[in-house]
Amino acid sequence: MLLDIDLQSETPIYTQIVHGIVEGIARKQLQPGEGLPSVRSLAADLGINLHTVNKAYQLLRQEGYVQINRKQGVVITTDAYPTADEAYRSRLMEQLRPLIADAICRGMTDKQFEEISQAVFQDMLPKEES
Amino acid sequence: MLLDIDLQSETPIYTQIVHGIVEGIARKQLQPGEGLPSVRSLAADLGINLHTVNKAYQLLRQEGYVQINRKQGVVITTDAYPTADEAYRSRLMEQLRPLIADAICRGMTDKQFEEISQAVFQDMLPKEES
Amino acid sequence: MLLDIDLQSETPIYTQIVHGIVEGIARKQLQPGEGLPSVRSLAADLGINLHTVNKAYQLLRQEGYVQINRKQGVVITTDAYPTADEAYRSRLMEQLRPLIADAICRGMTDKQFEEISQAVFQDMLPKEES
Amino acid sequence: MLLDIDLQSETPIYTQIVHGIVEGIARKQLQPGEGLPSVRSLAADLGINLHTVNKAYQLLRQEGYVQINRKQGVVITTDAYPTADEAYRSRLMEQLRPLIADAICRGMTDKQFEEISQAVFQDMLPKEES
DNA sequence: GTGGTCTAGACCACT
DNA sequence: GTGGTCTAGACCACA
Repeated sequence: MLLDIDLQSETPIYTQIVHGIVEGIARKQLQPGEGLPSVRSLAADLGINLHTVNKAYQLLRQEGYVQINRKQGVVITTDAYPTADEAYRSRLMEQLRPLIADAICRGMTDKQFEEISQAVFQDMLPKEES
Repeated sequence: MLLDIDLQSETPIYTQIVHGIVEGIARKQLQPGEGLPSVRSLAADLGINLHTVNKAYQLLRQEGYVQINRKQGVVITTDAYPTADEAYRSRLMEQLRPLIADAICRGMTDKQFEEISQAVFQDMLPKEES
Repeated sequence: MLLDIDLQSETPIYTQIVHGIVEGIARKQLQPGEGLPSVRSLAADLGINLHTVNKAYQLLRQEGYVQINRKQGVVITTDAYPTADEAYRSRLMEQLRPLIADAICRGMTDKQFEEISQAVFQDMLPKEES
Repeated sequence: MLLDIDLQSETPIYTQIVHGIVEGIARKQLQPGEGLPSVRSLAADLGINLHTVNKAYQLLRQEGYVQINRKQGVVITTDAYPTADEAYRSRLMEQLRPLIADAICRGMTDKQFEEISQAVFQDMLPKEES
């Protein structure tokens, strides 16, 4: 589990954990059915509070990324996986809007913005082969 | 000044103001050199406290979007406008990363993500001509 | 924490706090990694409002002197410390210019000005050993 | 009169005027006995308010740099010129302290600080010959 | 308990 | 009238 937490960052630690795990799933480093470390062990690894890890796991569960069983602990969802439904798309657009407005003000074209997006996509996808 | 503020939103009010003004600049509805309402009047218009507006203006000043001078109050920056330099690009990539990771997990391809971005771009740019 | 604040001074209180802490760092009385009192406790100590302290801390953060994280509160920066880069030097020259112009008008030579500077330097540096 | 006023600056305009005139005296571009432009004309030249210029002149008078007569208007002081007395020196030290504390934190030595001061001195003094 | 956000109201410096 | 500063007190997110 390669989660690098930045305590200086203004993004809450639990959000950083969520991002890290979602990114791990995107990179296929975390496979459906795979178990995540227990709340206790992850908290110990990262040197942070139990509650913080727990909150991150609860959020991942709410979004459908993990399932939490008493026996197996926290496991990457195998079925009922999050989808790109309409609600998600409009939410994504809301999140993109301020970023794109900023980009436009700085003189970026849609092509240049696409290049940036592509770069991030490329950085994510081919990691599977490594 | 068409700023629609959602007092219930979890995004801070001052952030919503910043986003709204940046978006106004992107849409060319706010031109360089144009003055913004005073902290007091905008606060009264929005029904919020003047300190909240002031914080938004200070943030816009730090990012280079507006200049605050003693004569005219707050004005959209004319020179030394924010640029798409390397620091900005890496910051943008950091902001895009969790969004794109999420999109990948939901089975979106880069093409589909581009479509969404394009839609937001289109929503921004041509407003000037309308 | 030996900050002596003059509430009557025309220099804002938060500026006095910033100066005092920077001076404490210069004197090595405050070491990198060391924690500063919380906004609330320092405000109570100084008999001022917590917002005033907060503003001072935010300024110190912007200048790179302290880091604010959610665990330990406010801490003197350990890495990425402020440097004497070109931007700083030109800013310093701008600040010195009116002081030196005034000094010249009063008949001071560069040597005499150096003596004053040296005196201030001496007052700062050797405090560590005492 | 080459006063360049920066409306964006956080230093008050009247302070900028004071600094500019004191600097002019230091550079010997303004000689004792020489008259300054009237409040009205300077205000018109700079495109600022009468009160602002007046406040600057009053400050210069208080500090002993100019004399104000009804007939001659504002004139650079010929006698009773400001001196580098003890009060001035301690005031100067107070002004230098935060600058030097900052410089020390950024790793500057007293020698390097002297170089900067020298540069400013040199920039002031030899202008007379041009 | 920490800092972050917001409110309400006040005084002052500047123009 | 403008923004800058400061106060007092409140609620919330975070850890």
